[in-house]
Amino acid sequence: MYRFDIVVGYIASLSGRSGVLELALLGLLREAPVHGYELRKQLVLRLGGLRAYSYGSLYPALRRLTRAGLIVEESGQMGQPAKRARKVYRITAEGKERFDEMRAEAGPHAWDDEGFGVHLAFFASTPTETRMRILEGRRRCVEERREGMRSALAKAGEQIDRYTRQLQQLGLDACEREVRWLNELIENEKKESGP
Amino acid sequence: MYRFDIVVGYIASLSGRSGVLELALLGLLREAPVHGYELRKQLVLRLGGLRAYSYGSLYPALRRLTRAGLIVEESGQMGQPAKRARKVYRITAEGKERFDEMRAEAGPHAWDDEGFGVHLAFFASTPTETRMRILEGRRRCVEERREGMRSALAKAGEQIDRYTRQLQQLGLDACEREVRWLNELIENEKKESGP
DNA sequence: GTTAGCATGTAAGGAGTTACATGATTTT
DNA sequence: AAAATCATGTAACTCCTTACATGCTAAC
Repeated sequence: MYRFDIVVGYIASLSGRSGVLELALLGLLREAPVHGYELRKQLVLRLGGLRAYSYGSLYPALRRLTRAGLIVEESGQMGQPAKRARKVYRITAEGKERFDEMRAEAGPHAWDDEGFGVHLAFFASTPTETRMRILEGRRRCVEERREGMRSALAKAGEQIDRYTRQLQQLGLDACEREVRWLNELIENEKKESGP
Repeated sequence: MYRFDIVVGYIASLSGRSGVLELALLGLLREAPVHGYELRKQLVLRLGGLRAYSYGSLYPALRRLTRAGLIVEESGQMGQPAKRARKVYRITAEGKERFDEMRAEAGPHAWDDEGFGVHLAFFASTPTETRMRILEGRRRCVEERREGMRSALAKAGEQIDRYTRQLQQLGLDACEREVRWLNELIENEKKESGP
């Protein structure tokens, strides 16, 4: 049925893992086959400089995905596989499946800064239902952070120095802005999917 | 001159380390002796919910600081040291020295989100010179992030989907706000220290 | 021909979390 | 006396970075 080593590799390499990077890589490769170096530049661009990821993370991740059978190495030229030539990766059918699965399962780590950013980058092709769940989860998450900051600020007069207070105020503003933005997005989603 | 084990302990436990948590702990303990559990609550409050730190980080950190001789365990009651009683820690003279040293040396990791937040929390007792260095470093850092986002947004029309673009716009706004705030702080510092 | 940038990869280590285990103290 | 919360601690694990090592390819 299944080759033991592949199954074990799959379980070992991708099940315990939150896999934000893996998700991002699958998402990028779903659009077109790319090589590692280029993938990193795409990540920087598409995640808006929020997150860089070093090559020390990138290449091992590509290897894990390959071992799991989610992507394959499209050896650019036949014949001589030149030791340090670029390796173009292509997503497999299982990779696409897994990508959709990961989006559908989107849980708590899809609403932290990093996970949310990655999920958002592929929103155009995400089902409305999943989009809503992520947006609402993110909103809850940001609202919680906002409340934490508010309560910290409320106790601020006494203990906290004015510099920290101002920084917290900046953070609070940012939270409020994001919540407003999320509210708009969620309203739009409802309008578009509703009637 | 120095006891070998203490010196080794010191080098081993605090030299290779960026030590944001250690800095925060020393800073809090400089104000008053506190026990671990309480320190964590203080961290949440003082860092404005930006950073929580689990006990799995906190207690080992306290142990490292103790081994390095920067803090000491003030066994609350004499006599029976009750297995799981609270341990109140007090900062030592060396601890205070080290705290000032760490602030004075404030380098690149004092201007990332976390490090900056911690340094700011103790700004009231930070020398003007150090304050300026940290504020200007932070400004440079945020300006860089801002430029990264701007250039990502500039290329946005083509590749990036509108959701990500909007998120990047939020991030860009936040950067701009912070830079403006930092500019004000820096101007004030100059006025106060100048004439 | 040598510098700069493209491209891939690995080993070691840093900084933290989670999950667990224990016990003291207060509240219900 | 049970439940909640306070309080301390450890081991295993996760995820990532740094520093290094290698080699290709284009430009000057």
